[in-house]
Amino acid sequence: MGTTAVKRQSSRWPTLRDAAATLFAERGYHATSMRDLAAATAMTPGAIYFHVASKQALLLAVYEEGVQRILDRVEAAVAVEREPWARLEKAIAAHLESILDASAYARVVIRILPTDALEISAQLTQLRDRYESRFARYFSAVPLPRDRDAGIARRALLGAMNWTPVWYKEGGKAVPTVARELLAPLRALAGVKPPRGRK
Amino acid sequence: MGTTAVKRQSSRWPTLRDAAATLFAERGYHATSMRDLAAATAMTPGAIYFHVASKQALLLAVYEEGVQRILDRVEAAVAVEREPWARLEKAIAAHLESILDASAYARVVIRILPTDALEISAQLTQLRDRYESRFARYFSAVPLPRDRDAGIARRALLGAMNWTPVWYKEGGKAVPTVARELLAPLRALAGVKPPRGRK
Amino acid sequence: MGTTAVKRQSSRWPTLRDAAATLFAERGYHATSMRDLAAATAMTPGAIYFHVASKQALLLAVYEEGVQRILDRVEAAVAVEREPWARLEKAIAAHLESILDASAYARVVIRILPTDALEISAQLTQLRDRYESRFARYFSAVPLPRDRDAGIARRALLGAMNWTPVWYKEGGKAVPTVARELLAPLRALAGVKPPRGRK
Amino acid sequence: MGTTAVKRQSSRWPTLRDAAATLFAERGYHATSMRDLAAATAMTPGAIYFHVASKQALLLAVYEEGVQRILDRVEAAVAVEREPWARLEKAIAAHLESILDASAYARVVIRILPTDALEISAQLTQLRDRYESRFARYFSAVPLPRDRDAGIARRALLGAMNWTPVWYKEGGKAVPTVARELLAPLRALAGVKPPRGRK
DNA sequence: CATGAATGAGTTTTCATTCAT
DNA sequence: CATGAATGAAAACTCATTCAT
Repeated sequence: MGTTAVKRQSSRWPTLRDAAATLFAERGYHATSMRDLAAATAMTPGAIYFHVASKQALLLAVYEEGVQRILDRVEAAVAVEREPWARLEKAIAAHLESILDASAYARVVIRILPTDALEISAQLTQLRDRYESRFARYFSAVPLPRDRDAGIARRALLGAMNWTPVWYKEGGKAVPTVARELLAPLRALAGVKPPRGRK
Repeated sequence: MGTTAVKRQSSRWPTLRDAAATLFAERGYHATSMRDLAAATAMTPGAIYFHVASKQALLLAVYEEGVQRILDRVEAAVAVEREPWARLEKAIAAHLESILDASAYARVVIRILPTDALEISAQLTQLRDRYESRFARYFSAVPLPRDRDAGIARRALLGAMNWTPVWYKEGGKAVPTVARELLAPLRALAGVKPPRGRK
Repeated sequence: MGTTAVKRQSSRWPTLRDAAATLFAERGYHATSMRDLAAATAMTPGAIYFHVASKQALLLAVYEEGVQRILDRVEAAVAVEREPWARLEKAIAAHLESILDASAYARVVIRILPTDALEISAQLTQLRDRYESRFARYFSAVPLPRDRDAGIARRALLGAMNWTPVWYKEGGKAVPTVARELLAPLRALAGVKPPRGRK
Repeated sequence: MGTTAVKRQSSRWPTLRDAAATLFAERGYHATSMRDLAAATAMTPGAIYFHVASKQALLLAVYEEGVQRILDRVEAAVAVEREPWARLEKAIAAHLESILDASAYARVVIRILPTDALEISAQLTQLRDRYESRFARYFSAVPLPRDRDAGIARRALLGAMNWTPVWYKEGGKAVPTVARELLAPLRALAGVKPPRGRK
């Protein structure tokens, strides 16, 4: 368990990927040029291509990391919970934290559409699906009235979650509170009262 | 009904604006070139500049029209309804119809972010707000429990609505049904039963 | 039959194609940059792309014209001749004149290999074949001893012809004389005496 | 036969030169990048520069080796022959074997023009001439009719030989047979019958 | 000997825009 | 109204080469 193993990882690749995540999330894929990326990382444009083969490959790497980060966070948050509603709420909160915090990776997954990079759109779609199917698992564990359309409800919740970067301001309501509020209508629909305690 | 009124408006401006709406909605702003637009309208690139001063101005025009179309549709749908829940449901359905039908104008408003065109981002934001504030009016007319955050609920609903282009397939559930499903959780939250009748 | 018809042909395209022929023939395809071409035609690099879609397309256009010019010249030269040996000699002379004169088009066809532009290599090969099959027609009309391999003889002659740009100096022997010299060994092989008269 | 002599020459220089020969012959000089070379030899681009000072120097080395290999082969083939026609035929066959076999060195000499690398073009030309003058020696030993131009005949033969890589397919006629066919017309010109025996 | 990393000038190509006709 | 032609800047990417370690 020494600290030595990681050492010789060329230090600029994480920096580059981070910068790409930030710029892609802020400006979008097409509005971010390789020059912008170079400037943001104090590299020459050519040097970028030592670390990554193309702009599309860079997007793919960011996307992969973004999905992984959401998944990791959600899984960690959900680990201790047995009760379906509480588990779903934790998953929502973890998802929101992923897409609202400073690290832009998760935001890229939401903002950049697979069609933005045609040659890798299939892979991007697959990555998106990888997360959504996990989310669907947590969602389907909560019981909804049979005369409601659970598929629509699930997508509505996802849409509500993914819209938060548009309006959420830091310093506002705490993220777990937002998660609870997003879930409250569904709880009502199922006839479940939200628990009392904060967080 | 003389011949004079209609005469000079025969130009290709509507064609151009339509094509811009379609391409901006499908590919995004930056991924659509003026040449693409020219090809789609059988014009030369130069001819476009007779009708519009710049690409940004074109986006602005599409955006304006997009917002206007949603507003018109929503207002028309809402006109006959007095009851707040029914009115909100009608508004939602009209909004969904706007962003899901073939005309791409409304979809542009949802897909293209104000930051995609920095010099007109303020105007784009203002246009978005123009619609959202109207929507907020209908939303605030329905009574929600005081311990819930109505602002979050409203944005959640908007997010759920704007996410529909991602997943909605033609030939699936009818749009008004989707609207009802989107609203059902909130109705439950307020302790209101959805009405029986179809549509 | 007026002179008017040709007029509005944008005057820069022939210039561009000529320059491409010259530079491709002199330096090769890869060693000629679009900038070189721009400089040689007093255009901006961008302007080139108004006339042609890509560097490969430009090569293809030059190749086509090159093959066409050889074919035209050869056909014209051969038109009046009935006698097979005389006809073949005329064809050789016309071919040599094509690849040795100032216009570089024909030289491009000899110098640039189809593999130099992978995406159009099939088309380039086809163009080459178009000429070679014509040449084969004139060649096969002359009777060679049955114990010799006519296929090898034909390719040897073609190789000998296409090698001339490597060594031929202007001011040396006249081109028709070179043609006669190239053909002399084959005539001898067939037991035919070359005709007396000059040219 | 001590251990010292062979020691230090174990390096990857021959591998590198071989790879350069192959790639230069197949794709051409400009179409082959130092990275291609690195990939083909499992070296890093930097490592190449330990063995060779520049791409041009590498070409020069390949060229030198190419000419040397043809010369060696031709000389060996010619050694036992006294009779001029037989000697020339052996020289042709050896030349053809050089440029048609798997080792690409000789093919580089034919394919790459001195003008492809301006700074060493004089040296490349000199190397070419070194072989051609040797060939000229064997050629001039055969007696041709005085009214024919021997210079043209020699270059025609060389052109015919150097064109073979364009059309020769393995599994076709044996190389010595091709050599005999190439020489047959000249023999006829001189009034000489080719010998009967195979090879 | 070799490599990982970088450089800087170069490549082909695209873009929004302009303008004489 | 429209077009053919062009511009100049910028795009993504490649290249031969260098160098600290």
